[in-house]
Amino acid sequence: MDEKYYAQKIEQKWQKRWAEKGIFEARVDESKEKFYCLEMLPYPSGRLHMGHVRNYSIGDALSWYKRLQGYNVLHPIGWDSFGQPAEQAAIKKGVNPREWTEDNINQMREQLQRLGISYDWSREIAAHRPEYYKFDQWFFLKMREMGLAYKKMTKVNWCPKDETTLSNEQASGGVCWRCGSAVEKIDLAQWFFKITNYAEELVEGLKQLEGGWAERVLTMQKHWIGRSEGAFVEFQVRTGYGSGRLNSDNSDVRKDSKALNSTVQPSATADGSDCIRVFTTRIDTIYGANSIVVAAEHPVVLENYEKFSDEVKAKIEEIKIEKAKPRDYGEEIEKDGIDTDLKAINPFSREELPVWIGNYVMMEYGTGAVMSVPAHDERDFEFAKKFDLPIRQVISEPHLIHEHQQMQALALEQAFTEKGVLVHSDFWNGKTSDDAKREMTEFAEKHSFGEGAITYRLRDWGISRQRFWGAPIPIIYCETCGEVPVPYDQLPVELPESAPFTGVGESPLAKVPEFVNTVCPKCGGNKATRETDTMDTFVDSSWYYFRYADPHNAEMPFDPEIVKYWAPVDKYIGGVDHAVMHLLYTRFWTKAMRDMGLVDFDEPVKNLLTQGMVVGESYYSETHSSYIEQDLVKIERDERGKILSAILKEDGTPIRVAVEKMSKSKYNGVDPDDMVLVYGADAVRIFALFAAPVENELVWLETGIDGAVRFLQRVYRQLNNWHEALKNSPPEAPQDFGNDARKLRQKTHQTIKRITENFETGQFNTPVAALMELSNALNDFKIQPLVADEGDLFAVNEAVRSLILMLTPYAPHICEELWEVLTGSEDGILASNARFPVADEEWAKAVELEIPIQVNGKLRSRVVVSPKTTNQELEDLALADDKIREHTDGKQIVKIIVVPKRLVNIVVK
RNA sequence: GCUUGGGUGGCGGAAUAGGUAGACGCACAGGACUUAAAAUCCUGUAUUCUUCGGAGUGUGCGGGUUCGAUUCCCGCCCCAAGCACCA
Repeated sequence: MDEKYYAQKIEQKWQKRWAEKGIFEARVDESKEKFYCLEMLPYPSGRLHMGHVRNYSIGDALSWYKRLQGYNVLHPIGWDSFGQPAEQAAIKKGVNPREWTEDNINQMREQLQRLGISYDWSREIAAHRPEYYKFDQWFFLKMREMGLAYKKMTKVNWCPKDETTLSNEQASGGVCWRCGSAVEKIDLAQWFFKITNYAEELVEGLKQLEGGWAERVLTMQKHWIGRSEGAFVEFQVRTGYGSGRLNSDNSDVRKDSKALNSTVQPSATADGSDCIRVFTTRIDTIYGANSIVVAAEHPVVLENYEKFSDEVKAKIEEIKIEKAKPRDYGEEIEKDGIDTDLKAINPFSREELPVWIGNYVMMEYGTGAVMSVPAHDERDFEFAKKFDLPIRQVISEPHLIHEHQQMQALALEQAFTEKGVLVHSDFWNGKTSDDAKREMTEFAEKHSFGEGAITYRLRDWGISRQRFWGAPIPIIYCETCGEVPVPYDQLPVELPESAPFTGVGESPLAKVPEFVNTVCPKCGGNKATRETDTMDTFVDSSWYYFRYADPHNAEMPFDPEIVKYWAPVDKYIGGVDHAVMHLLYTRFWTKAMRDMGLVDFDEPVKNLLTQGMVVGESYYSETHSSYIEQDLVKIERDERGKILSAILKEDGTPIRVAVEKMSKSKYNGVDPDDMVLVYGADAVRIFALFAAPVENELVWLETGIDGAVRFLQRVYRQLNNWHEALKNSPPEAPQDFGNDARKLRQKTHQTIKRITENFETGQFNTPVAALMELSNALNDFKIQPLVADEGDLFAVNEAVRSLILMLTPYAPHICEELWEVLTGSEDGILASNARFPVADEEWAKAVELEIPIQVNGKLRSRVVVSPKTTNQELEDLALADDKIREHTDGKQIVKIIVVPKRLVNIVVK
């Protein structure tokens, strides 16, 4: 054993040994319980950053912990290697995206290995390799067969900077998830996956994730899916103008089972006149409707456009122009609109209502038309106030019913949006909102002018991307046969070696004739061209962790039998920024795979740990310079407009960078490689976990890491001090222990207990603190090795062994080394079948308790007693205490509260 | 505006079936060892007053429940993240 702790030497030695023995390679073993520990796979940008280090340190600590408990652990890693940066590098620097990607992977793999993360490298995958994306295409074909993939021409989100389309999830908030540019809407033919088929299930499934997933992720998904229960109601349009289908059918609406019996395409009512269909969650307020408000793009507007007055036409155009403008996040838009002069009939009251166009009605949600009930909806209220439309209250608070029945109208200060009791609603008066909703919906169904329905905010997932660096969509367009899927035996459709990267215009693949021109697999004709769009990279990451279970399968994405053993994922660790995108897609994918018969469960991830972001005081790396410009997402400026800091979103894992420091051309600050070089991987990893709870933001201060280094050095010294003497430690516990040994054993078992509990509750910072305490206790053990008796040696040996094993998940290299020193075995901890220590409850029990004594709730004294002391004895001790008597003498004792083993409180007057 | 988290020393953070607030670490100060420095070890460190025994005040703010509240309840303020006219 070296005198001093040389991190580099030890770390290299054990990394080599682990690799040679393949110690972390996982195999199916039905006799053992499995644990699948997964971290979100990185984009191969070229360099690891501290966010990665934190992510993988968490996963590795858990993997080691579970291994030491005897679990069969699967802990894989791979590369999310399709995507924009490779293509940007190609455009800007003319490099080959494939080579660029492979180089980056090699660099980052080395970095991960230097960190000593215990991955099963034999299962490494990379999305850009044909053996992987073959199965993206395989899945695409399956989805298409199942009716889950379809192509349609629609308005799609377009990022003008990245020159590609985006899914709704990727364009959330009106900005591109990668570059932050304002998203435009353009018309384009796109392939979609029908995620909306699973909308209900995706909401329902959230329930079984409760407890295992962070609350905020669940609510974010819930909001995104946006389930809302209500009814469709048709309002006949009295027009005098021409006719046509006026209702919109663009709402990706699935009707509930009850509604399926009613008219599915109710474009025309019984008497043949046209109608406007609205969606409402408050059919009980329908007697309060003062108008129908439709979106400017609504079919009824298009149908009647020519007949509108110039004023109406002008307003329609104005609203459309205003809507197309990119909006700031917090911006409030003033209500605007105009009366079209069309009239609609309220099917309940038979009242004639004006049809308005309103800028606050969105074509994308519901039917693009609403019934405006100003008394009971804030937006309608605002609209009615602005245009001085009538406001009629039809829902009353139960205690105000009488007043409402007496008076025609109570002036409302604001919309009353709560449920209540119906008034001024004819025959429905006096019913509660809930009853009225149900009964009025039934009434509408019976009379064929409406039906109960559930709508969702969730839209289908647009997966076409006009990029080169992605998996080609396996479709051929034949002049005679039309759209033809590539047969399974012709997969993969390989990407060509390269393509003209101009960064503008259509997909680069369209400019590669060898790729585009092909033979129709159906008729054999040569007038066939390939689809030139590639798939969204979120397709790759939707199923990658199933591939890890069976990574070399050439026939199937994976063997269902093997996945059955490993899946679902027991712990998934990653950034919260994927709460909606990736985590929603992968849940959808799992349900689709279940329907393909590939898996037999609904939810892929049992437990999700969302880690906080790593924040650096100063961060700059030469290698990042080429990305900084395109990857800055959020910028903070001071009053003078000077940039203070920015968030770099390199591969979805955001990291804050200080721009002032970045202007210096030299490296300055936190780079994992340099940290590892200076402090060692173990110290870096310990600090990453110890410095803050994993879900918090972590401010990376270099000074803090000294504590981690000092701790490891001290443990090393302690073993150096004791290991010779410990060779004489008795194998079985002796009968007698001295006072010091007794104390040390107690601390050891208390620590084991505490750490085991901490791991179960997902804490990573407090176990390190507990280990530091144990090491401190060992330091306080004043008996020197040469004079230690059997009991002392046993106690120290027990403490040291436990300390090493419990520290292994955090700092595996040094622990392997110390284990070798202690046991003489070169096999390593796992190979020697060592197990995480188990606490002896007897020893963990406190031998003496310090009981605080309060007078009127204020701490006045303490007594040290044995745990067996009775309440009466405690009370007597407290009353006899000198310091207590100072506060109680001459006063009347009202009562005495004794909390067993906790405290005594004397109440005096 | 809505939703979800969160506000504890100079700093990162401990501690909630209500029971000694500030574990552990950083930083800082003093001491030991040393010719010296580094390393290491020891001591101190919420705050105010103090006769050095202690006493008062303290977990964003204001109330409440309780013998006792960082923890529970009511009403605010502030910060972060997500969503945003979702009918």
